[in-house]
Amino acid sequence: MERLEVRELVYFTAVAEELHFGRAAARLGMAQPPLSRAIQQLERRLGVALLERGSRRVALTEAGAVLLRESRTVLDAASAAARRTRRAGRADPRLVLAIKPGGDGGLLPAILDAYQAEPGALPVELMCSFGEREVLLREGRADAALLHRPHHDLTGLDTQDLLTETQLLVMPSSHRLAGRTRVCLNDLAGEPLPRWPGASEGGAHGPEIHDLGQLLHLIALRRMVAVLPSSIRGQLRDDLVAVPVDDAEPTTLVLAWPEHATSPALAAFVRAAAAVAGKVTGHGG
Amino acid sequence: MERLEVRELVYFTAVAEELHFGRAAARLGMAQPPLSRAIQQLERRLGVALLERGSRRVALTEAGAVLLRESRTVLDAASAAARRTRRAGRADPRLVLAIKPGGDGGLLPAILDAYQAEPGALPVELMCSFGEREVLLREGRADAALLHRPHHDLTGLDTQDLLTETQLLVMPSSHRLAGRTRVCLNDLAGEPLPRWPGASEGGAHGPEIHDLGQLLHLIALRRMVAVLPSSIRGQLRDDLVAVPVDDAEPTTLVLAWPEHATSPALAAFVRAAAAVAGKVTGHGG
DNA sequence: TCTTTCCATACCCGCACGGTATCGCTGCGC
DNA sequence: GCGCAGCGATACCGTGCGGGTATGGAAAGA
Repeated sequence: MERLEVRELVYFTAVAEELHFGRAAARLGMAQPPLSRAIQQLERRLGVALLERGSRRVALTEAGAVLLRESRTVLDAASAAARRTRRAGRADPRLVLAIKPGGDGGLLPAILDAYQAEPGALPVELMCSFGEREVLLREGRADAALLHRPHHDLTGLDTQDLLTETQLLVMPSSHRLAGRTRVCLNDLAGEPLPRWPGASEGGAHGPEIHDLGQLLHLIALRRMVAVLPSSIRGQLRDDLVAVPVDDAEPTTLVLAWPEHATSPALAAFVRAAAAVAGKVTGHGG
Repeated sequence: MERLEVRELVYFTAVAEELHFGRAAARLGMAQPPLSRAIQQLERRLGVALLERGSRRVALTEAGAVLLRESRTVLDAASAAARRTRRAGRADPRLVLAIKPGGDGGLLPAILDAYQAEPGALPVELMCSFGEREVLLREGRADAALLHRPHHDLTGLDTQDLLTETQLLVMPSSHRLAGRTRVCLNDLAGEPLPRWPGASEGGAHGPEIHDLGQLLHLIALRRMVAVLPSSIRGQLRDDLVAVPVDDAEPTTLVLAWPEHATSPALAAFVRAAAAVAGKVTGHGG
């Protein structure tokens, strides 16, 4: 079985994305002819046509589309491998936890304390990032992340549930719904909702949200409202009110890490987090 | 950022598994010196020591252990990519479904019929394999597989639940428990249980099971008993009896496929299977 | 038909990969 | 304690392949 090389996958990905050999070659910092040859050779070795070379346009074949998707996972895995190996070899081992400021449900201090009490606990480095935390995990930049189910895509990650919360509508006190004791999703028709980085949903406009303070500020300025987990209550400004959204799916705070991770430090952290979560929800350690 | 090449990962994996440069080189069909150099170069580029060269022994460093695990996922992804691409490019497109004979809960005929009624349905090729079906999926040899939760490790796979069943203890009619109307797991202490391929649990002895007929035969011969999903009832021989195991976790038959799969043929198959499963369990389509 | 565009082909070069020979260290046996 | 054997590292060399430049050739637009 002929071996598939990373270099070939990088080349193919460039061409498949650009659908143009010249531009792809430029992007790769090389000349066009060797790129053409590399792709031909790849096709020969796979015994499959990957591209349809029309006179004036290049298109992906069915097999090419498959390889493009597969290539991305291979390349992601490869760079994650490099990063994780490098981090494992660092002289100062640390556990990198990706969090969203304000998105920890108030559990984080207790979890960190519990973890530091574990034998062999490493220093924990917090990586604050409002969006893209799952990407940090998949890229091997972080060891674990606090995410929300079902908001985040958790495929390929192992998880530990920490806290399930109902959701609140957060709005300025002058908002038309501010007097209600409860709302439902239908009440929100036409309301401007925040645009989260990474999620390119239609219907949401305005600036991307990168920071909780920014979001609350924009809400106070009546530029938008937001549906947030109820643990947000402790961080609200005076000029904002929050009421339960009856039919919003409950959101679960989960600790997530790359599947197959074996580091004992991570295992200890998961144990600590599970213990803290168990106490909060009353199930005991 | 220096790029990590597949060839280097293959080399490193060989050395890390053999813990011996000479044997690794032999396994790779090459001489030892270039292998040594390649590993050194890999370490230099990563800036990390991967192996501890003792005078007489080679050992993995912490980072080396990480890279070994990561390498395996990268190499698996790469060969799966090649296989999936090749299969997508075949002139005769088919959908390959990995099944275990007798492990379909009786749903398979209906699912196949329902699928063939879908527009654009492909011929379905059944790949019978008693164990290792999940590996077939991960290796890209099959498009989908019928698996059992929680028996199989489903991380990295997307799934559709089909059928949840209680489990039965299957034994010869002369067995000491054959008269019982129900048993619990404690009753099975000391009973010889089948050794499934792939699962190397302690406590189970005797030949590996590769085939349902073989298993039932061995049970009839009083060589072992087995805990199986209740849909097995229809396939029992006269000389075997089955009684419910009260505290055995229910087992769910799931249709599983590689995450990120986008093939419309697979999507149609999942739809068909879900519809059939919905009818059986009474939830409607 | 002439031009432009863009991929393929032809040809050349340098390097890095792989091979052989050998060194150097270390642990073991006599 | 000396020699030997095992094993990884180093030295050196040849060649195949990855990449570059120049050019061909087909097709679409003017």
